[in-house]
Amino acid sequence: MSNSATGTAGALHQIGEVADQVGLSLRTIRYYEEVGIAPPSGRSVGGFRLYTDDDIERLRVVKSFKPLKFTLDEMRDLLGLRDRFEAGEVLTADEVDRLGAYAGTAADRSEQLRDQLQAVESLARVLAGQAGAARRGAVRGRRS
Amino acid sequence: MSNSATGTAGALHQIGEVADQVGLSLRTIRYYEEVGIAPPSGRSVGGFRLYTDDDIERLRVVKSFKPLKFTLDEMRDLLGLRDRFEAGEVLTADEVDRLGAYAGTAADRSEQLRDQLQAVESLARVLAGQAGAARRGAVRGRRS
DNA sequence: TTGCTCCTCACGTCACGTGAGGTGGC
DNA sequence: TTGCTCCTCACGTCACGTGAGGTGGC
Repeated sequence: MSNSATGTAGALHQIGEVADQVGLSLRTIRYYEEVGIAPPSGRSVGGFRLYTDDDIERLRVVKSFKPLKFTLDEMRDLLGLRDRFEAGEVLTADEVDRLGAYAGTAADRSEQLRDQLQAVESLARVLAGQAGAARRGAVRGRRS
Repeated sequence: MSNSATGTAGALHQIGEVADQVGLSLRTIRYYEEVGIAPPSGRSVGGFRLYTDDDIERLRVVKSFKPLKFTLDEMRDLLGLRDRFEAGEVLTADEVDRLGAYAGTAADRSEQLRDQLQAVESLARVLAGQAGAARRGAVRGRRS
């Protein structure tokens, strides 16, 4: 065990390792702390951010929600509600409504994005075909 | 025919109608003209932007590429190359390479996005379930 | 001690949003 | 003439990018 001081909390990770694992920039991860969306659980004596595996999972969730175009304010609200629900707290009627609204919006935008993705994939295929044809055209152009 | 002056060019559309059809804001459509990515084919005497059906299709393409996170500079380059290819021009080797690179990047990011979409859809289902459970919890909370 | 990693400002950028004040066209 | 749509500035915003200058830790 490399982190005996943390007891059963598991390994702690520096920001660079986290960035590699999750696929976000250092700046983005720091920014997510700044806006209170995904802060590290701790800091080293020297001030280095230290992320637990749960912190990393949270960053993954934020990243995976990005294509759905929630603002970071909405993400913070949403993740806060989810945290409180998972901690066993009883939410107010308004909070439950917000959580339901986020879930509905997420489902809607997922569906829209799925359609858009189909369109762009077909466009990408056309583009690849054109690139191939252009290459052959360029070769013919140089030969003639 | 409502636009006899345009001959066989088909109907011309004002920006508001275009925005409704494509699902982009007026500001975004104007901005796409500003950066030279999708200008209107014409203007009315009074200065109103007038879009052809082809202009509208171009805006649709730009919109559909947005999830793939190309910059607008890249989009302008890409659409310019595609235009010139479709006009029958022979591209230089460098231009052909760029077109191929865009096609490759589009395919890669499509695949990544498809994976991300799967993840977020499953997350959205979990969220919907939690929202339902939270609602029942809230009701129980008020009853007790 | 050297090197790599991390730190905090702080200004810059991209892709728009949002009025303000004014005009076009059925 | 009224109302709705459009116009051009121009400043604001969101989510970061990009150095500058300095320190931590194996």
